[in-house]
Amino acid sequence: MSAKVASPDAAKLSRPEPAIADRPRVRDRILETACELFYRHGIRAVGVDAIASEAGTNKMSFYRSFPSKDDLVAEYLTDQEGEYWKWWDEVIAPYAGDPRRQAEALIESVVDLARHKMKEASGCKTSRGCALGNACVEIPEDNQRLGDIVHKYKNEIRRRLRKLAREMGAREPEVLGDALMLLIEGSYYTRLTFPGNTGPVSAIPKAARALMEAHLG
Amino acid sequence: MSAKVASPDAAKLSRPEPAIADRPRVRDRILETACELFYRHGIRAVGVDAIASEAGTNKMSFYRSFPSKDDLVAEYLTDQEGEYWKWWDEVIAPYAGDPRRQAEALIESVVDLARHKMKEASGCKTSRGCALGNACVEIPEDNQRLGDIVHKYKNEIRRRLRKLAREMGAREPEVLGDALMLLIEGSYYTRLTFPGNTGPVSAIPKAARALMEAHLG
DNA sequence: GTCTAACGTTACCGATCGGTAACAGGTTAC
DNA sequence: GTAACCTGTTACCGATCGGTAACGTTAGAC
Repeated sequence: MSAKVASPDAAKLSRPEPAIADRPRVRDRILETACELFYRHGIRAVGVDAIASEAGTNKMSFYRSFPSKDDLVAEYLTDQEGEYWKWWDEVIAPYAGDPRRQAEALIESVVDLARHKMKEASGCKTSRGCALGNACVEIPEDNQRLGDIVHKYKNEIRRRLRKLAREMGAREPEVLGDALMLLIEGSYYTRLTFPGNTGPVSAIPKAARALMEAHLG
Repeated sequence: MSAKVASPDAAKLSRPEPAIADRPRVRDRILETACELFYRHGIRAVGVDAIASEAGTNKMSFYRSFPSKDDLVAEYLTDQEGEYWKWWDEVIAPYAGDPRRQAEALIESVVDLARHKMKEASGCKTSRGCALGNACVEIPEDNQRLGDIVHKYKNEIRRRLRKLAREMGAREPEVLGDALMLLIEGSYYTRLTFPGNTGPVSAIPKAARALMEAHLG
């Protein structure tokens, strides 16, 4: 997103390393508020100055924790990806061994999240869909570092959905998996335009069920 | 996207108005290159200076044609919307009276456009999906003017697809229309991440067919 | 010929962008 | 104590952002 800067080699050998449990709080506060602001307003719309002051610190302390804004963005993306897989695994877990119910649970949770449930602490009113996908709109095409993060992430979603389709015995697992992915991604995308569940999101459960039955018959 | 500026009331009463056929070319050039740059790199990533010089003119001439960047963005969005409906109607036309084939034609054209066919003149290598949808990521939430353009547009897509579903005699037209919309929007969204047709886009035709058959029986 | 509208050019404005230098206070480990 | 580290603060850098003032040139309309 900007000019490269030589990283100041923060991990000097003289690092004491014992105080690793209760790490400094500034860096965490910055990352947390950055996640909120980036998600809600977009990456390019939020400057490092705004992030720092919103986190209760200043720009200088910001650059002591992050070599550049791009590094913060990279951490934002991987952070959001981690949250996503955590959500995924938690939704999947209760139906281990039943891939079809797992897929249904995922889709039901998607519409639930669209309706109202947002992150616990943050006062985020409306969901804005996929953080990684939205970031892809703003990431310049020559920034392979950030682009690869999103690409790997979306590829993993695709892989998991195809695997789920294969496990439930679909006739064409790749097609069914990709179709489910399109429904989910479409729901993320349209959430930018239609607040809450006023959009086509609510059609997902029936659509997904119809697709599964067609592929299982 | 920026501070509001009083419009200089360009349409003075003394406008001669005869030379309306061969309108000035500067404004058109600016709008055309703006469409390309906005679509390819995002709205926030492209400054008016870059647009003007890429269009073979300069910033001052730009502000003689557009009161502000926001006005240019608004025109960009409505322009892209117009292109979309033009494409839509052209794809629909050959199958008038056969709503199901119309829907199939739309979906086939969607994957065709993802594969290779891009705009005629512009050397745009890869499609980046929906211009209006992508813009929604970058539009600040308090900008009702731009937000409404996208909202109306997406609402019209939804209305047309639901209408198509109703015309083909679907049991639940709203559900089928919304499901088709999710597939299409999902294909637009994932096109940001997967170049060409390497993504789940190619699963659309089979998925759409399965959904239609399920809703028609 | 002259008037006018469209366009190019240069220079500038305040604001903000990402990023840095230098200094001061406070905590903690040893 | 003291040394190392974390943090806050102020001021600054060059670049770019959206937007404007003022002046010149060109070409067509009458």
